[in-house]
Amino acid sequence: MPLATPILGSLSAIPFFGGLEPAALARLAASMRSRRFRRGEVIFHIGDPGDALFVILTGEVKISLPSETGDEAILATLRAGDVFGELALLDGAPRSASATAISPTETVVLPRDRFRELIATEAGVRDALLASIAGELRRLTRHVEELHFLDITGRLAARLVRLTEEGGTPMEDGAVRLRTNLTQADLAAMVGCTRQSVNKLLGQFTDDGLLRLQRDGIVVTNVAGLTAMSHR
Amino acid sequence: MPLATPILGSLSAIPFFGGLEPAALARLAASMRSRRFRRGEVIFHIGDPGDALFVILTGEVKISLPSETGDEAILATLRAGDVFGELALLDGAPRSASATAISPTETVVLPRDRFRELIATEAGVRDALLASIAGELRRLTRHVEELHFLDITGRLAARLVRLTEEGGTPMEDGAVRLRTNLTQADLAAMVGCTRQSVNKLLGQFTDDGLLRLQRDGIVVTNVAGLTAMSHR
DNA sequence: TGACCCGTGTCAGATACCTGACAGTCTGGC
DNA sequence: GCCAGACTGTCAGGTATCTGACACGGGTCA
Repeated sequence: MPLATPILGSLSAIPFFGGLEPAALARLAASMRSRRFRRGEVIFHIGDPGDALFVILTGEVKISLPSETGDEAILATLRAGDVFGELALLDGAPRSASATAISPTETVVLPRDRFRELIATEAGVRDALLASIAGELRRLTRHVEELHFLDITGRLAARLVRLTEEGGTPMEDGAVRLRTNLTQADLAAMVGCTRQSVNKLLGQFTDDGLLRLQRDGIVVTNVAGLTAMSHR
Repeated sequence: MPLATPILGSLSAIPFFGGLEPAALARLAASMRSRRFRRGEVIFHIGDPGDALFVILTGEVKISLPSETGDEAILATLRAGDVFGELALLDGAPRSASATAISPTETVVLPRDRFRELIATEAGVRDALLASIAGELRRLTRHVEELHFLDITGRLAARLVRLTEEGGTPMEDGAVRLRTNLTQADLAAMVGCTRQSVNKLLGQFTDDGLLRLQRDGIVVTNVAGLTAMSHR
C-alpha cells in the first residue's frame, strides 16, 4: 500500500483543509508525513524552534505550560481534526507552550514552507487558519478573565461547563459525561489550584446536585446550575 | 484642505500598511474615515457587534474586560501605530473586550469589507496581520502563565519589567521611567489584585532598590532585579 | 497472591491576600 | 484662592487557598 494514500484519505476529513480541491489536496498529502505518539509522549517542548504544523487524525493532545517548580498549566486539550503548532510558524519565534499526547495519537505534519505557501495561495485554508486563531484568542481571553475575576469555585464551575460543551458524551437522562482519564490533578492544572481544592469542590458540587462522580468519570447533571456558579 | 490627505499621510507611517504601494495606499485612505476620542471615551464595548478595525495615529487605548462587580481587567495598552479590533472581524462574533481611550486619541477606521479585501489581496498586509495576531497570542499566553503560577509579587514585578520594555522612556542614569498617568489602580487591574496590594509592593520594591516612586511616575532602576523577582 | 503505584478523600495549621476604613496630598475647576 | 475629587499611604480583621500529611481502594505487574 503506498504511503501517501492513508494521509490523503484522512486529510479530506479535516475541516482545516476542507476548502481544497482534490488535486491540491493530493499535492498537499504528498508533502506531509505522518507521525504517531504514544500516550504521554512529548510532541514538542516550550522553547523549541517551531518549524511545523500538526494536524490530529486520532487521539488527544494537551497544550501546557510547565512551571519552574514542576507543576503545569493546561491551556487546551485538542482532539481529532484540531490543528496546533501554527503560532511558531507565524512569527518564527520559539514554541510558546509544550504539546503532549494524552492518548495514543496519530498526526500529520506540515512543514513551514508548505504552510506559508498554502496560506498565501489557498483562500479557504487562510480563512480556516484565521478562524482557528480567532477561536484561540477568544479562549485565551476567557482564560485570563476567569483567572482574574473568579475564585476557585467559579473557575472550576466554568471549566466543567466548557468541558461539557466541548468534549462531553451525552447520556440518556440529559446529563453529560466528561472525557474520562481526566484526573483531579488535571482539572487543577486547568483552573490553577491544588488537587485538594478540586477534590473538595467536586464534593460540594455533588452535594448540590450539579454532578455525579462515577468510577469512569464525572457526569454533569445540571449545566445551568454550574453556569450560574461560574458567574460569581 | 481635502479630507483624505491627512489620512494618507498618516497611513504610510503605520507599519501595518507598510507593504502597500502608493496607489494602493491612496485607495485605502479613501475608504477609511478618521475618528477622535476624548480621554476616557469608550471606543467599543464588549459584546458589541464588531464591524471595523481601528488604527491608532496618536494617543493611547486600553483593552479591558469589565467584571460584574464593577472592576476591570486590563489586557493591553496600545499606542500610535498599533491596530485593534481585528478579532471580531475575523470570526464575525461580538467584541471580546472593551476598548477605551486613555488619552486624547486619533484613529482611522477600516470597515469590515475593505479589511477582508485587503488581507485577501495584499500579501504584505496579511503578513502584518498574522504577525500582530501572533504577538497577541503570545502576550495572552504569558498573561495566563503569570496569573496561574505567580503570586502578586511576581506578577507585579513581571508587569513592571514588561512596561519598561514596551513603553518606557530611558533616563540619563540607565533607569527607565514608565508611562505616567498609570495609577496604582491601573496596575492592580493589570495584574489582578487590589490597589492596596500594589501600593504595599511598590513600597517594598522601593526599599529593595528596584525602583523609585516619583511625582510624575515610576522609575525602574534595576530591571534585572525585578526580572529575578518575577521568576518565583 | 502480594507488592506497588496511582488516584481519591480528608484534615489541621499556616499564610497570602482581600475588605473596609480613614487620613494625607496633589490637581483642576470655579 | 478654595473646594471637590482623585490618587496615595496605611492598618486591623477576616477568609480563601495552600502545604504537608496520611489513609484508602483499585489496578497492574511480578
